[in-house]
Amino acid sequence: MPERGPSRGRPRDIDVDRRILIAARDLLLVNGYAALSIDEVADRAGVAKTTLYRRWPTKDHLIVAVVALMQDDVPILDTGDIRADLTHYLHQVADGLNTVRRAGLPEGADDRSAGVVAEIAAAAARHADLGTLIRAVFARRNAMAIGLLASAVRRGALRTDLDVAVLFDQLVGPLYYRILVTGEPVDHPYLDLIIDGALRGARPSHAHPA
Amino acid sequence: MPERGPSRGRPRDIDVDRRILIAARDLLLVNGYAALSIDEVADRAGVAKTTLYRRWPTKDHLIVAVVALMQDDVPILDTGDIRADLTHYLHQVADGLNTVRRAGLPEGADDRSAGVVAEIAAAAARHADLGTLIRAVFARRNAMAIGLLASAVRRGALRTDLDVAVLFDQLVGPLYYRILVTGEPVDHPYLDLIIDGALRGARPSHAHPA
DNA sequence: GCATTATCGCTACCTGGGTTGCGTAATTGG
DNA sequence: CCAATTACGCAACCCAGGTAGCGATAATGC
Repeated sequence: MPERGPSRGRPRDIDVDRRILIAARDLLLVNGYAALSIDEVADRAGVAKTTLYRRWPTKDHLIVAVVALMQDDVPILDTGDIRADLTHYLHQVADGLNTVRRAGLPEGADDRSAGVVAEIAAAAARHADLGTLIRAVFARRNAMAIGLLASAVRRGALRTDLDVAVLFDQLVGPLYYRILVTGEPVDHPYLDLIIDGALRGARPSHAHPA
Repeated sequence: MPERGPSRGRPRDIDVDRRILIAARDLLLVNGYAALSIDEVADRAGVAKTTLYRRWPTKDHLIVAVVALMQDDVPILDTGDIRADLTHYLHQVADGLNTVRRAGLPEGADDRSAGVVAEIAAAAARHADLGTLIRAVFARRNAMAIGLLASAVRRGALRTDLDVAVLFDQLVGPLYYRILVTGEPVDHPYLDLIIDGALRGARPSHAHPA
């Protein structure tokens, strides 16, 4: 999201932003990160390359903006059944990641590729501002999930001596580990196993397992 | 590791390999991934750029080779105390990652950077062969750690109905999640919390906590 | 109306990853 | 000793990310 200064001088054409982002998204989903060229995006959007660089200082910045727009808000439901709520949440997050992950892969290609997700992580490492931005995008989502855990603790569904932030890491960490490091699939059965593992020791000792 | 064909023709100068790898390592540790240029590596090693590309087809391949050489074997000790063994293992892994992670950062820079680790993950995503290679490098190490868990299950220190692979993911996943995604520090206190969380539900129900 | 400010398109350019072609040096098999 | 084979250095080149300068256009404030 480019910052807008005071409204002096010729205003930016908002349609230009739109066309660039759409062109970039389309090319990213079809070709993946490496094969997406800035010149092609500019061509397709019908703008000059310099116009594009006036808005986003690097290719990384543009791609991150595109991916951020693709991240819909994940609605959290707090039904009171912590296992069901966590399952719903993790399934949503994983589905979103898997979509980005497969970008640029031919239909039916094997699942052992981190696709765009790894490029985003690398971009965040290359540019401090992108790291901040990306973390901000996910912060709300994460805060809501952690709130879910905290609420479960308050009503006695989880042990009171839990560090909910650590518990959260143990829920989502394996997911990113598979996508970014091992390349193994992150499907619903796997997520269920992760939830099992995280919840197993998180129940109060006097609670019944279900 | 370049494959060697039949010993026909002029043999490769092994000293050339050495000099390239050393030059690349030095420049990587000082400048980080992005600021390391192939031309500079070639200059510093005293070889032509083409000689370098005869051995590693891309910059990614060269860097991965360098980092792979930096990964010493982590000796696993199976003392029978699963918590102590896991602690020892995770501390070793995290220390190794943190070294690579800080590559290219000025001394005393904040810890919120994935440094080279994210570039390696991205390289693995870009080139299928590098993905295979990197996973092979870590496979032995991982297999030993999973063996540690399996052995603890066998002697009754951990529940018999555990999926040790999933438990392993829950131990190392948060570590990579922090390094690659959130940028938060991975220090020993954090690792201890992770081990606490993973082990809490993994004990047999009749076992004493220590 | 007019100076100011900022956008936009265009062209030319720099840089670094990666390739090609060629002349030459070093080795093996015969 | 000689042919085949491979390694090496060198120079020229292509491509894509990114920059600089300039003329034209569209808005603001006075």
